[in-house]
Amino acid sequence: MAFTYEYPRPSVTADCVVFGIDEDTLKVVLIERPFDPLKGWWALPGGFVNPDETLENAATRKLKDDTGMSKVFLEQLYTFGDPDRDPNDRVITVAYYALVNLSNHPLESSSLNATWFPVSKLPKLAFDHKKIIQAAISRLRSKVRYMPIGFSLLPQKFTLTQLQRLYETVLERELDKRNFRKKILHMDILVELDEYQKGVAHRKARLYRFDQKKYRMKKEEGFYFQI
Amino acid sequence: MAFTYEYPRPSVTADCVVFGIDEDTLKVVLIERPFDPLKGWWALPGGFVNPDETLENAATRKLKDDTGMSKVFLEQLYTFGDPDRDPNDRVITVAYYALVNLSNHPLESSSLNATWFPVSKLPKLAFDHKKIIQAAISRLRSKVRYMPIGFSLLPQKFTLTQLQRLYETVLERELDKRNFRKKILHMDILVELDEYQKGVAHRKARLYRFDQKKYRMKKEEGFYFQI
DNA sequence: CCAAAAGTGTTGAAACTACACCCATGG
DNA sequence: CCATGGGTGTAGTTTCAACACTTTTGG
Repeated sequence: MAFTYEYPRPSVTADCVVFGIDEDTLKVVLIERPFDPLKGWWALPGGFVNPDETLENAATRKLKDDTGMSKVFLEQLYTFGDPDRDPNDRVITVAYYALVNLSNHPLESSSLNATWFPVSKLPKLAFDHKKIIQAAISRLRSKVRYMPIGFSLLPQKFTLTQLQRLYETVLERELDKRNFRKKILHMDILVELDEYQKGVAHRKARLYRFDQKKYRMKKEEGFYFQI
Repeated sequence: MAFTYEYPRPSVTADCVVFGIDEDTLKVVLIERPFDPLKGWWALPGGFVNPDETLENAATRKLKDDTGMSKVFLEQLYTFGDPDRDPNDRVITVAYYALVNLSNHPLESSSLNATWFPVSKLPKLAFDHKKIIQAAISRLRSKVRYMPIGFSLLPQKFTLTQLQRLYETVLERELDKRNFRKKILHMDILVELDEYQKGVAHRKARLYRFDQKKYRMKKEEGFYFQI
């Protein structure tokens, strides 16, 4: 490079809060830290940003390395940089949150111990990672209501009940079945498939998928998603 | 410190997008860069984060130094870190946006040339600052609709017409006077003062102020602000 | 035939949109 | 007395919440 700025430099990391839904429970992925400091503590997947990669790239790369997941919904959350958040050194972390369909993304714990934890039963966490997860939950709760991002937590083909449960889980309140169905179907952003639920001991529910293209078109025309 | 991490470190800066409204026009503060690189170009107020200060602190401090403003609404916007956003070096910037009542916060250009620019008539900007401003505008537009932050752009005591103009300016669409008044007054978060507009050549409008305390109480009870 | 979840309509209340005229003031 | 913006109400439409029974299927 031509020159570098003369100023003390912090370390910069990218961390990921990965959300999944498992049996109507909201969960996040944590790993057991393989290195000091705080070796053996539970922490968010993440690590240092390389000099030549974007922040989002660093997040994606660490997610892949630490958990084996790729091609997931990922969005920047917030940047945490309090001077004492890591007692060893000045570390600024750019936090991302990801939404995955938990059953399609089994954890490949290469060598790291990566595990899904219910957000209501988190272990003791390294650094300010608890605070980061709280911020991610709060963001998820508000964003899921006015952007159609919840679908990333489901399989491509899903039933309306699965979709309703998802919102109930994330928003932590019950929704009326008939009103929910009326509302979501009336938006006209789901495709009704000629396929049905399998392997259940009761009437099979119809499957739907989210129509990304249609949603974008409607959005262009001023449509606002809202649960 | 006990130890430092062995990893290449980027520079980290905090930049501010300061919004104000002047004669029904949305404006931002820009400064003429006093140093190389890009000396003389227009850019956002901001600068390097000190080793012992929070990110928000850095933003507040630079805002004060560069423009003389203090005690303003300030919130983290987004972190911009593409490897080539500054061609000289790897610089990650944590961007903040601020809302100020422009007439109460005259620019004190200590030595820097700080100036208000309408967002629709920005000059050529340094680095990716144009992109940062666009992101800030987009955030302001959506946030102003569901959080009562717009009041920060007005004097403490304001008329309902001023408030309406503010929303019209930020949202870039006209609102119906009667419906707007009904809606905002029905929220019951404004205090009707026994004071009136001064120095106008027509009927004087009543002044109101935003009741922060009442808003917080109502929010606790499940109230959602919405324009 | 039983258990379990799927699927489906209506009604009253609340909120939203569109819309036009009189009032108070200063010059 | 006139120009300027301040201030106000209603009616039709749409959206929202509350609520219960029948259908399908597998075991």
